[in-house]
Amino acid sequence: MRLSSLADYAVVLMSAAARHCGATARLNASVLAAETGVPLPTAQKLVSRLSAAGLLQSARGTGGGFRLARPAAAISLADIVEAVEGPIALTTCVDHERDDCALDHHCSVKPHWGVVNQAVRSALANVSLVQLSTAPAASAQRLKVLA
Amino acid sequence: MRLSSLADYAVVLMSAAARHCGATARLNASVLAAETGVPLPTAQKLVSRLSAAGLLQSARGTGGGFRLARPAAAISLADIVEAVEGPIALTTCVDHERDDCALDHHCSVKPHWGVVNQAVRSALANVSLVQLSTAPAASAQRLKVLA
DNA sequence: GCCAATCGGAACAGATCGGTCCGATTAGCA
DNA sequence: TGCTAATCGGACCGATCTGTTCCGATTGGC
Repeated sequence: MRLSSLADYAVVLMSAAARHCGATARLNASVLAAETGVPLPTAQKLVSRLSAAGLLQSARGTGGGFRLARPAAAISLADIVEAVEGPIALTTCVDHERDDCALDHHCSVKPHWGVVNQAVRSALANVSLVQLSTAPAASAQRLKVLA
Repeated sequence: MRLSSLADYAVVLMSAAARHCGATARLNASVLAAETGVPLPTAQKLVSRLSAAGLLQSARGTGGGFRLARPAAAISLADIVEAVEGPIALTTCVDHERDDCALDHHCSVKPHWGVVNQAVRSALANVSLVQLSTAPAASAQRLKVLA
């Protein structure tokens, strides 16, 4: 129940990229690393993975760099996490529907995981990059929770 | 964003224990392992951890075993997950408030993690053991989500 | 046509997770 | 009352995965 460090870093990097998105100039990995404090090699790996997932547009060669592929409002926490960690699935039986679960015949709790998984994913999908640059209260309101 | 296998197994074990809770007799680790399909040594490790967390009451010696420490309705998914994996914290900066985060001065996304983390935790806290033994629709209703 | 800067992927150490085993403790029984 | 047997509890070890680092491939500018 813990996000990987890479996913955490990716969110920070994307947030920094979103802040600089006003400038149409591209950002390279070095700038993002220096600004966020993420180690440069790690930042390189992350931006590569983020561009492979379609969240960033990359341009090679001198003067190249990265740019948000979509408006910040159209990029959610869930997108970033899935780009780095793969599909959000609390248990293995959620994504692969195949019954590779070593447990007995019909696991009684299996049907419930889909619901819980969806709830968790929604919690992340409802936070966009723009919210990460605004006051926390805004997202708090949207995420008012299932009490 | 994936639950550890141990946490997954723990949920299955607790669910099985809840089903047998009608019988006041105690359950030992062997019975639970045989019924759920979880490897016995792993089941032993898990029930130990669950009793240490106060979710199970253990009795040693011949004829000993385990029993739910609380009514099934008072035990949630979050309780089980936290018993096995420790506190639910998507990022390290959520539980330890100390700023051991290696990133720069003030991380702009940090204030938001608390909100998201709370939402995720609530998604798990709102599913009790009794719901895991009933139809999935019941929990689906309660978890109707933040669309 | 050459150079320099950048992205992309491949290889290595480290840590955590998962599995296994053996010792400590206690109730039942002779 | 002492022994036996069954069970819990904690310690050890291997394996997988994460996180980091490095070097080669590609591309635009001069």
